[in-house]
Amino acid sequence: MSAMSIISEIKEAILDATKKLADEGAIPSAAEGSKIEIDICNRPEVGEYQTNIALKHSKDWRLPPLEIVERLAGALDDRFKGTATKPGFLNLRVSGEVLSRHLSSLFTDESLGVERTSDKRPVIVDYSSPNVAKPPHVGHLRSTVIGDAILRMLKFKGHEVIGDNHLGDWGTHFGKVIVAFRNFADQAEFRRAPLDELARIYSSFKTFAEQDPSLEDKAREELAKLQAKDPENYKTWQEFVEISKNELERIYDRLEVKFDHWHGESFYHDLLSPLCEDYERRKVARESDGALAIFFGDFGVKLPTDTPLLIRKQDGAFLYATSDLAAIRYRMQTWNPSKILYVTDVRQSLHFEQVFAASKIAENFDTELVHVPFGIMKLASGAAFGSRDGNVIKLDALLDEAEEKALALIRDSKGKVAVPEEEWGALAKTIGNAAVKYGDLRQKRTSNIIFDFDEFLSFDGDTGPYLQYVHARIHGLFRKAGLTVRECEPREIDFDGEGSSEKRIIASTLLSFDRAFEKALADLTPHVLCGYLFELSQRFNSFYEKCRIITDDEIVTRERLFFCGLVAKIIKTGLGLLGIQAPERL
RNA sequence: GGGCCCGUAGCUCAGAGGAAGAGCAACGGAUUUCUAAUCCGUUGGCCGCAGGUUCGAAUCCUGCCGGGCUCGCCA
Repeated sequence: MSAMSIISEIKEAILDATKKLADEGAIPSAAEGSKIEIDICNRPEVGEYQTNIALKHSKDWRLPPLEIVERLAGALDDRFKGTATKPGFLNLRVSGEVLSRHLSSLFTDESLGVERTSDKRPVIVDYSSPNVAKPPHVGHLRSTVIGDAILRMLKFKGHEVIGDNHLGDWGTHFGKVIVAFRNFADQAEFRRAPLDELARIYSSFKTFAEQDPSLEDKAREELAKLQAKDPENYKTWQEFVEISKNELERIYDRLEVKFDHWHGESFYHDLLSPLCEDYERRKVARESDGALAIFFGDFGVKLPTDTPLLIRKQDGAFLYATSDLAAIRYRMQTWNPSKILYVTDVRQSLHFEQVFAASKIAENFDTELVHVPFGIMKLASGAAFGSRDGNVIKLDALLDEAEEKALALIRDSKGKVAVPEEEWGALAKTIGNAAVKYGDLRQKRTSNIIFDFDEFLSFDGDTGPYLQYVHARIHGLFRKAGLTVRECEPREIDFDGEGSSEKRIIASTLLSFDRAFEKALADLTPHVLCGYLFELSQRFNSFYEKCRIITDDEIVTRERLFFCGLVAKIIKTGLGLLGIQAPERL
């Protein structure tokens, strides 16, 4: 039995107060529980929480809002002290007993007030999914890092989660890569830095193809041969995929991201032809200009565009949509998931709308298919990333710089660093990762972001290293005090004496972790969690500056360390949900 | 042209019916320290424009202006 959240407790208290007033005839009727909204009060001097109940009911009850607030404040029991502010908010100061009780249950609760899901079926997260045969660049960061955070949040909620890296390892561009490789490759370069060379020749293919369109035909031909498992092309393809996978393994390892499966497009290859035939036989798809396509109008399905979804080209080759449809079928049969999340950039929105609509027409299932789009990353110049125009900043380069910067900072802080020198490298990696991952995750998922090297490498302000710093600082306090977190749980907390306003702010912030988490999960927006953790950290730092934690008074020290312990616990858990480590020493 | 997204402080962006915010930058303070990767303060706003709905609009609706993405044989 999980404890009632403080918000629920407040809601009930207000509901009780309206019932009491209704019985007394002071208001016409009790409020409805569902209509009571409780928010964190943005004016800490008048309380921790606030509600707009009076404004909402003013009309129904035919009473001025401030009058309602006055009556409600009078009817509340002594757990809460209500005050009115214009235009009609009821602000609530919560008693120390209530705050202490909720903090105490937060202290022992590993799920930090979050209720576990009852969903027993797995959720599949399809993320990262880079195209192979090119080096991972910063444009690949978003899907990987956002997908990983979403996956971790789902797990925390209690879902069974399957992470699948749907590699682009079978598309049209392979025809081009093969043609380019045979015509333009520098073998020495290829041996030295294979992915760079493949990216270079792919780029030169585009240039040459502009002059010589026959190259495009050649590429289509080679692709068709590959898809028909021509031995030579297949061998070349295998080699490229192998090289790419090794490189990707290395970078995922660096980012500390793991997948349950790497079912790329090629994994579904043998299912594509039967799928098309099946769709054709069942009249889901029909021939059009030599291609096979699904016309949504045939089924009375209205989409933003009238264009059909092509699943087989004139030349018999299959498309991205085909393997997506095959993947849906495979996942249904293999895992029967309650949901499949596709973490890809926003430009694929229409594609997924079509694919989802097509699978609803063709398949029989109750799985929820969700596109989780993210905004594209652009350079300050306005150009999008892509290997085509050479605007490539390799992911390795970004991580290298972040790591070097962290290492330099560690060296500069001389005696202050609490970590032995042989661990500096590992620490620098952890900090650098935090800067880069948090730098991406803190930005709203759906907005386009401008890639600013310096911003990703910043360790000040709203950054990953700032949060890590707070966490490490707290552990430093425990080390200094010679106490463990466990030893610091107080019987009751003083919310009226010195430092009480800081403690109250931190308490209400700590107690709203579940809200921030639920919002982040419901909207699949890790930036909400980032914002929460940053706010908590800022408030902790203010508290730290204002109130000395370790004092001569053992009781005061333990009580303050109790707050520190909770802050550290939430930051560690929260960073963990973002795929970021929280070292105990920096 | 159709669809979707965006326009908030000098810059980068949160906020999506309830009392305009953060980071960075700038300026001024705090360090024989409990870790200054920090904190405190100041400066900075017709929330793109115009209507409408509402007790209340940055937020919802309509129109307009400006920008981005997308609209069968790429992924």
